Amino acid sequence: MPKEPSVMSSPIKSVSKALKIIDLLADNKRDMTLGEIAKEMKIAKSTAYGLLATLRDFNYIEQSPFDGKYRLGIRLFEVGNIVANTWDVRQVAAPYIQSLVDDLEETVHLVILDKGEVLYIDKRESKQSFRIVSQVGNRLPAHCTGVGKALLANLPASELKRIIATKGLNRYTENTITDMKTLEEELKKIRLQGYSIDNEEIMDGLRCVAVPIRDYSGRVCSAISISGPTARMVGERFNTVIEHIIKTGLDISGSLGFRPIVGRDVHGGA
Amino acid sequence: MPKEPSVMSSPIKSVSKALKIIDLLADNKRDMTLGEIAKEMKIAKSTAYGLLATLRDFNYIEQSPFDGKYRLGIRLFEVGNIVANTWDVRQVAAPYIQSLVDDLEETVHLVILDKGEVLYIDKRESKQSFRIVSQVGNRLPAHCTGVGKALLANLPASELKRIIATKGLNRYTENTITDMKTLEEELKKIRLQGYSIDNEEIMDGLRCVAVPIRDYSGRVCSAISISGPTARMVGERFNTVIEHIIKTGLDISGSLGFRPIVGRDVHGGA
DNA sequence: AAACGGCGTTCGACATTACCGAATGAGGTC
DNA sequence: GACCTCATTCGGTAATGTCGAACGCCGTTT
Repeated sequence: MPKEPSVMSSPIKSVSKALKIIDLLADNKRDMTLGEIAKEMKIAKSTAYGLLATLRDFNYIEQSPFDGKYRLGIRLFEVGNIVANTWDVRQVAAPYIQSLVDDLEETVHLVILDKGEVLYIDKRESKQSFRIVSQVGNRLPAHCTGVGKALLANLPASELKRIIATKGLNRYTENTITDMKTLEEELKKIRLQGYSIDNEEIMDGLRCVAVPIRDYSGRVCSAISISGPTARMVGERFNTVIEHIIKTGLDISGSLGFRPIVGRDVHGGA
Repeated sequence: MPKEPSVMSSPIKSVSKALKIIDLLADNKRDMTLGEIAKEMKIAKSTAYGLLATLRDFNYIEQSPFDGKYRLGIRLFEVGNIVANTWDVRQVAAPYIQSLVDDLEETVHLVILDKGEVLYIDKRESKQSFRIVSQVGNRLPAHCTGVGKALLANLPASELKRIIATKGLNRYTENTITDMKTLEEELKKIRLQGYSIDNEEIMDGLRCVAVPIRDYSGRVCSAISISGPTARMVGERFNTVIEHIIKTGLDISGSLGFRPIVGRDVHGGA
């Protein structure tokens, strides 16, 4: 078992710099010249060159044969997919997500909670979808998304406090929940009804319904949501959407080995 | 413009080691202890510890809170997706691929050629699909896959020679093409008919049809294929499959801005 | 046409720092 | 309770990552 890594043993500087270069290219999302990189990193050009040459040898970075600019390499895609494929919830959920999209013609997302934020790990778009804010691999705050609230609702109170203390409750729209008391009531309601609703809390005109997914041990490991323009997420159709996603959530949890038992929460699960 | 990087400028050793650790964890596809990693890398445990601590700080590596073992981190998934989203062929092709799967109920792949191999960058499975060898992010040889041959067929002869010289023509099944002369004839035929067939050349019982995708400049940038058990890929249905994929290939190329012009190859395209 | 600026790349010298081996303490197992 | 093995820490030393300067190349400016 790992000790608490005291404070900071000895981060190897050259490795840190190399990883920072990757982060830099990932953030800017465009090709950069050696000079730009060196300047942004505040290191000598020759130093940056050595780092880039090494990263290039491993295909973590590639260089345009035309203008010599540097960009992220193909190996990152490969390794990223290896990571993605270790989450079996992704494999298991895929066909269910497809069915949801087929049935309801709205966009469906699969997410996990990582470091207090919602991380999108899969998505399937409907043909009639308008532009949605999310993309696989992206992050969004938890307190103002349907999936985020579904995940927060199943966290120990201490963990919830810690996350909100770190991340805050930023406002995105009129409807965003920005105080802790309201959020706690909302999460209680979500626990009772088993699903959560994002009513234009992160983006005007966007409504979502989300449910948590549980693994074999009963732990909430992820969540799915259906997102659509508010115009299509009302009335009888909205009820249909809610029914569908609740059923799908239970199906996926079941596929992961979750067996709901009356009173399991009393005994603490697993 | 980049010079030919002489032979080996100065690979920064600590960075190389760090990246090798990632490769190691990616290859083994399982959690590893610090000791295992140090032994495999032939470095002192304390050295491996420093490298791992640095990688962990950047979330390229994470450590199990239970047994202290190390595994690939979430940041690799994030960065990998950034890379994936820079290939616009992926975005553009997605709905067309979905339509193909809906219409034909077979598995569809999207691939690019990288370093002489076929790299799978997207896939959509049909419900009735049996176990296919591919996974997004994986590589397969070019000479024995439908997509591979479609891509090879559109390469300059020198490039083709170089690839085969490096990679060879390994046999996987009875039908695998293993000599250069036969391959060249096959590629010529593919150029003429505009599509390629993999007739159980990499896996017994698996048949594929593939077509190249061209971007706005006329360059072949990727390929798509339909794969299915030979039993379902025969007779009239097989003809339907071929018609469908040819049309889809042209549609995707068109979406990327490709405008076929009579005699464009004479004038050099663009 | 000649001078300039910016590009990626190379080189040598210095001093930082990454490396190793040994030691520690915690968790299991016999 | 002795004996593993694990992750983690520490200090000395030699290796090496870093910098600045210089090179050759290209496109634009003068």
